[in-house]
Amino acid sequence: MKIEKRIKCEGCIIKQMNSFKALSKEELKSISDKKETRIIKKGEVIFKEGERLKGVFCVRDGISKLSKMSGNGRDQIIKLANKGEVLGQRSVITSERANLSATALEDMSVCFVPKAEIEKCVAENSSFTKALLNNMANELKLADVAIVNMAHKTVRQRLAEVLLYLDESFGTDQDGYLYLQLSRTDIANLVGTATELLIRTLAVFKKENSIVIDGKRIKLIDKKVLYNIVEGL
Amino acid sequence: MKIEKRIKCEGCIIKQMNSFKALSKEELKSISDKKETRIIKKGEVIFKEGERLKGVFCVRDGISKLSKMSGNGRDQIIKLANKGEVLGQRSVITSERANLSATALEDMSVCFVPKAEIEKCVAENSSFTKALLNNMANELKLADVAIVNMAHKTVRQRLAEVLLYLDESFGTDQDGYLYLQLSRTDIANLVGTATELLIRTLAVFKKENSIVIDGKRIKLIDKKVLYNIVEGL
DNA sequence: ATCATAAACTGACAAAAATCATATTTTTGA
DNA sequence: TCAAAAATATGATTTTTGTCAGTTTATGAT
Repeated sequence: MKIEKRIKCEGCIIKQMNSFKALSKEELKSISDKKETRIIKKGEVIFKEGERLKGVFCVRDGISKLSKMSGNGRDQIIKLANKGEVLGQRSVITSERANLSATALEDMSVCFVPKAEIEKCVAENSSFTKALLNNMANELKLADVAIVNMAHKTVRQRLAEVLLYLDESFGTDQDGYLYLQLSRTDIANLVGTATELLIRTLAVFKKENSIVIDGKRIKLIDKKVLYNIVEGL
Repeated sequence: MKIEKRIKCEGCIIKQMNSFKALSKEELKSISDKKETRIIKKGEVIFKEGERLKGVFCVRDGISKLSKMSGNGRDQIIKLANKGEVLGQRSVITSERANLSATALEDMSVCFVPKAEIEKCVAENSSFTKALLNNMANELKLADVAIVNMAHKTVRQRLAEVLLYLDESFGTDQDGYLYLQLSRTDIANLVGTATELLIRTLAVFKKENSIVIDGKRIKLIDKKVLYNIVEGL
């Protein structure tokens, strides 16, 4: 990771998108002094499951994946994090080892904020703590939904859901193709299935004319049909 | 639900087991004035997915299940809550509708604490908020593990894990049988599979001599083997 | 005790998913 | 530009899981 040092937290727009918006000018200044801005190249690992994190990573730009190894040697992507999200919050707050690995899916620009700064803010600023709490509560809700989906939806349903999610969260390019171009393996790890089955299911969607495939690029043609697939219709 | 009114929060031992331990004597007194102690019979629903909760339920005694319906009409048990746990925290904090349903698996004694009391404590007592945050962070970690397990472990692996979890969390009776006697359907909903497959898999474990079955009563005979099954060996 | 009902179980089969082997295409970098 | 490597794709097969239909067993109310 390359290290830069330029932007000040006080004027950073990214903070509007996360718990940092609850911080005072003084707190932001203090963080700004201690933080390091880093450039992370596509494919680079930001932190690994089991590591002790020395701070959190506030994402200024670029999409990353948060994943966890299963005992069976498969990698499950738990969530995709867009700019604005803060990586490593949970582990830093609880002082536990990281539960997930974070990997850049694009070139990223992140600010590393040392653990001590976060702890100071938690200790002194209760609206920051409340913001963290709300954030965590929301993640928990999503996680519960994911458990149910994994347990009871078919790969076909989950893939339709993932495609709609990618469209919803990261949008499309000028030609209407999904902006985020994942590898087949990454999509499989997001859906929670084997790569082969994922490829076949994508091919089925293509044959059914609900999507168009052009190499890594995927375009959703008939979202209504995809929604119906999610519902099991 | 029958309503009682007796025990004072200040002297209640249950609070040692949850976030309420961070509260001051005055806060506990205030809660004590507003709370209602209720007896909930086995099988009764405490709250349903989608409801707006008017407060949280502090469990004085009895085990409950927290479950969520999948689109396919199956009920997934997300967690089992023992005494000491507080039900409905997430929904009350975020003022969202309940994400899960809570049902008594045994006769229960719970204290209902109105939302306003919780909000007051969150607003005024930052160590309470921090305790909630830690609690939520822990739940999130467990949820992430559950996602991976659902996605990549077989029913055989997950059942072994559930049995060991029931042993670990709720213990056994004098004869060494699991204390918590769930219906086959509840075990299936915990594992995330169909009842028939669950019954068959239990029968396989029995045949392999890792468990003994006597009606609803289940005894773990060879935990080592069960651990190996979890690991896929 | 008896009946009605629900829960537990079994067998046969169908569907979904994983696995293994191999072919083809795309990407990469020397 | 070309060869090697990686990613994508396909076929054949096995394993796992789900479903349906029906039987047996337990349970509770009268």
